[in-house]
Amino acid sequence: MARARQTSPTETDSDIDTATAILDIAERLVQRRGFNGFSYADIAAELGITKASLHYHFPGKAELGESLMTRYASRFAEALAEIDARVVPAADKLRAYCGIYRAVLSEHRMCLCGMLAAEYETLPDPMRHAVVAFLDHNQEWLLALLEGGRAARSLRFFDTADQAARSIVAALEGAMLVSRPYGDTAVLDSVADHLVAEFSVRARPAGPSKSRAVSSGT
Amino acid sequence: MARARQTSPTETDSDIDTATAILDIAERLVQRRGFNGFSYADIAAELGITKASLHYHFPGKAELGESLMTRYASRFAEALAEIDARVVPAADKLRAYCGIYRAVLSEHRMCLCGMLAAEYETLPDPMRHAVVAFLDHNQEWLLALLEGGRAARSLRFFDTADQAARSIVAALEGAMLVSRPYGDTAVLDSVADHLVAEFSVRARPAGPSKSRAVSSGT
DNA sequence: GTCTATAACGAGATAGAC
DNA sequence: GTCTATCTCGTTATAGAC
Repeated sequence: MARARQTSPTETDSDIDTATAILDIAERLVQRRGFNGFSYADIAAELGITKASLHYHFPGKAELGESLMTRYASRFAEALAEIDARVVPAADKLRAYCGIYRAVLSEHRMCLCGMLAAEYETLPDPMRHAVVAFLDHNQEWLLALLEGGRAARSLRFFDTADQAARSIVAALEGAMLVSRPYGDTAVLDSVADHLVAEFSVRARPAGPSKSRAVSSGT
Repeated sequence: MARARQTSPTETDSDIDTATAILDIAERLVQRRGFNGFSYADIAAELGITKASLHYHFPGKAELGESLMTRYASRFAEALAEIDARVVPAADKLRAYCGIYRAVLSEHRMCLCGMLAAEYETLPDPMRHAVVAFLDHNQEWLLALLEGGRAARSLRFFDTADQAARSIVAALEGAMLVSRPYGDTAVLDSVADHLVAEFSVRARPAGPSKSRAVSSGT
């Protein structure tokens, strides 16, 4: 979900490594249309090369899909590490975590992993494993966040930390899923506010909150 | 999501109207593999007729998809009406609502509407409208439930009732989405327990709950 | 209502020239 | 690395016989 562009000092934005350009286009197509909703022809047309050339960089669609998940997971891991490095209060980390999802949705994209979770039964095995690994990694990061926040008395929750972590991932993935048909981020914003308020020790408003839209935090 | 089989007294279970049999098979295929993840050939093979015959009942895949959503929405509306007719306490209604989702997931199916929400950008217009209508209808039913529950002091929440209703739909859809790669209902069960506890006025456990698995309620 | 046959197209993929 | 050309297969859809 990380949005940072990897451009080395010696290359301009219009002269990116072809494999990277393919991944960028394919990633957006999968997040918007699903793995079964795009073709090599779509990528080729957008990149201005032929379908045959794509096979030089990625032998088949399955390998392309694997590469997509691998890169996505490592970017996501970087984003989480950055939150750990830059943000101190646990509630703010949770808010920043929600901000990652919001940044993706604001580009009219579903979470790559969430999209592939929907299509799970049709995926080649290596992609399936990558989906589960991604979910596990997120839940582990949230687990550590929740346990740390509880120890510091800045977060609270009534389930086990493990259940709470899974609920947060589920709530955010579902919020993205349900938001997209409406074409805005209203549902996700609402859910993010809700999550932060629910898990924060202090911030329990007496009435409905007027402030909306969690900031990106990254 | 309603599971009730519509079998008239004069026909046996193995002599169903062909159009209905097609819808039954297509529904399961979409819920498991997505609208872009199955073909007329899959239905024909399972039903034992040819692809050409399918076009007699449903001119094209788009029309089949419309019929699927129409039937699904009316079944779901029936299930909600049944909850209203049979269940009195608001917290129990919420639990029964979660039970509908669980019944679907236990058949290794995604919510039809949730699956189509993921594939939203690739859908023909009539199907898109049906997806939004389904979500709206669910949120309206939950809205009435939440406002009634608050008035009766059996439910509580800190957002607006509208935000809370959208959050519940998002949480359950997301829980189904995230559960499927793991092949069990653990995440959904956890989220359902969490939702009922969160919105119930009294049931705030001091520690993590040991009871799991919301009952179907229908 | 269901069939055979086939059209028309798009998908993923390969061979081999440049 | 990228191209042209081609292949094979799957998909949606139609025509017309039974």
